[in-house]
Amino acid sequence: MRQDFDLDQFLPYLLNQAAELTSAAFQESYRDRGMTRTEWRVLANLGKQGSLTAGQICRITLTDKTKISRAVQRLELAGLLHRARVAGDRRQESLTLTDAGRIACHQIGKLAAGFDSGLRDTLGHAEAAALVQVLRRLIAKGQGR
Amino acid sequence: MRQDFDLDQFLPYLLNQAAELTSAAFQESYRDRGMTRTEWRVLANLGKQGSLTAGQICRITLTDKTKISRAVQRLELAGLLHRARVAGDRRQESLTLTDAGRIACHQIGKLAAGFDSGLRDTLGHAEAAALVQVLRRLIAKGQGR
DNA sequence: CTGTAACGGTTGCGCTTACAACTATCAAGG
DNA sequence: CCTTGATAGTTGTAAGCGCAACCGTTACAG
Repeated sequence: MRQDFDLDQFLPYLLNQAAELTSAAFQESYRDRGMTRTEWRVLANLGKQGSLTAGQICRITLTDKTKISRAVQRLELAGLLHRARVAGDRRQESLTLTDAGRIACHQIGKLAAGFDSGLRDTLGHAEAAALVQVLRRLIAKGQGR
Repeated sequence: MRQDFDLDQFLPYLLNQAAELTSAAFQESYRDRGMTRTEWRVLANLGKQGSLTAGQICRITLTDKTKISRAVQRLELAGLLHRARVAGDRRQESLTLTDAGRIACHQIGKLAAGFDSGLRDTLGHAEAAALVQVLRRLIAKGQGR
């Protein structure tokens, strides 16, 4: 049956498969901690930035605020981060990793670095760098919604 | 705080964002039909191949079989596909689109073609083609699990 | 001030999902 | 035949998710 478009060339479809496969493979690195992908992303962003509000994490990760809200709840319950009211605006709260959170972030971060360099090896370093550029442009383009 | 790896360079993370953004944007094209992404993928693959078993769709789309099973149930209920027992093996069932299914697939396929060519325009055609190649290699590499 | 709109974050609810256990069927060896 | 093990697909259940509605707070126009 002829089609107007070829599914095997459809970018959202290919992106999804690549993302799903790589994320699922890397998830092996933290699933034994009972951690969700969203929780890992929150952890990683806090590890990188030091401290952020929930809203900032939403904007950075392009994730719905309820998803972040619940991930933060679980991380707090697990003792990996703590909240502090922001002076001057009682609506926001500043999120920071606890010592345990920093340790977890560091450990998973090392695994991530290894995983990523494995991917780059299979792709070739130049192509991996090009891929990063293209993905960034795609993301920047899609931001405006 | 220093990190062993840079989240902004982490491929699974970038792939996820790009995939999420593009898929979410395209989902506008079929969400008013009450269709999920998985259902659309089943529909598109059947539209392309004519007829497939559930297991084949699992392998092609790299999706869990329970997810496919339920998507097929919903599509059948919506009258977009029908099942037929395969002669010679009573375990399998062959899935085929109904007329309504083919029409839906055709309509969404046209939207998909438009959406995809929009993406390729913003990326540049050469880079889009290169992206497809890299994603294919990433997917092929990840298959073996 | 006061009303109104916007913002940050949480909660309720129905639906989807993942994971494991299950049924039914087939294939191969003894 | 009969057993053992693989395969195709479904189902039970607990958990995560998206969406809309919500509360408390802030900004600002009149």
